[in-house]
Amino acid sequence: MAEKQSRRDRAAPFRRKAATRSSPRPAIVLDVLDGHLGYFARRLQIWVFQDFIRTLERIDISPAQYSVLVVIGANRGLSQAELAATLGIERARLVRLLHRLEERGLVQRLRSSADGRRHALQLTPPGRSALARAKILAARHEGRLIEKLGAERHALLLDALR
Amino acid sequence: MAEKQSRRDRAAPFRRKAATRSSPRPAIVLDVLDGHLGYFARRLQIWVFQDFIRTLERIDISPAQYSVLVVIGANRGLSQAELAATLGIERARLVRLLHRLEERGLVQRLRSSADGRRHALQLTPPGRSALARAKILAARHEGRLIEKLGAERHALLLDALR
DNA sequence: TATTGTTATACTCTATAACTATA
DNA sequence: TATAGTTATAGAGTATAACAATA
Repeated sequence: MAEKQSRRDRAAPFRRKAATRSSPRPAIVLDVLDGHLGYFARRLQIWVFQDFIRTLERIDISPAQYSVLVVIGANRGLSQAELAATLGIERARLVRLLHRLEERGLVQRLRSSADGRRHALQLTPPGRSALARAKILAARHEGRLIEKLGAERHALLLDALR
Repeated sequence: MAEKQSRRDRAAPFRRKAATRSSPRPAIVLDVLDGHLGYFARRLQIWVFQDFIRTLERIDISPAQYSVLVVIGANRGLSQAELAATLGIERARLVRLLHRLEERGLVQRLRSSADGRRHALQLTPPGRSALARAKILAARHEGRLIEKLGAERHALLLDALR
């Protein structure tokens, strides 16, 4: 309550500087956030996803849909539970995700005769060609990341995260 | 449709192996996902946030709330627009976020007399002590990350991401 | 009993658009 | 006219719980 008087000689000079300096941002300090891996992981994830989304929106494939198509494509016949566990997606969410991909004719759910509870997942022919197109765009996106991060840092991050 | 007959000799052996092997997971391959930085950034972010959330849930502070409190605490008087830009949060979302923190008596929004449109943000005394407690817990969380990742990899990641 | 897929619910987050009051 | 804060809305993601069919 006692600080009410001193507040305005803080924000105002920052904004005046912003107009005359090369950096448009005021000098805001992150404090302890600068030591938190989670903070930077989130920022990186958002930054990368934004480029990915923009790159694949022309074929209407989201990051989650892409990961689902890739894993089904490389592991034909796997179950929804296995797919969910592999990608760290909730089983319940995967249901709707697959529903839409099935409606679009990209994925098939086949009853497993060995275990009546399971669905064996596989791509349809259109699903395979959609995935092929998606992979090309995704590779272009990854190339852009390499450009912006530098090849060494990109490789270093990928290696450290794996 | 022609693949219906061959699907079961794919998933079934995986599951049988899972019971006898040391690894409980079937050998599912990630394919091109293994080369995508975004995929690993997302997995890292989820993994880190889960530990962070569990660590700070006892004081009912979410990751987003924590980052807001930290930045306000270190930049008293900044505006909502500045805060939103700094953290990469939507201005619209920040409104509700601050609303809750204000209701809990942790944050104050003061009208800037220099610019009637802006709110000068600052922590209340309870807000400052809540932040102090949160920082202690957050440091404990970060220590756990360092334990699990190894100090070198943690430092390397932090450095590469900054 | 346990597991697979499913439905339902609630809450958070993201992305917009539009409104108000101030500048 | 532009900006700061706000409200509203729609969609995605997350976290649960409960259910039917099957094991």
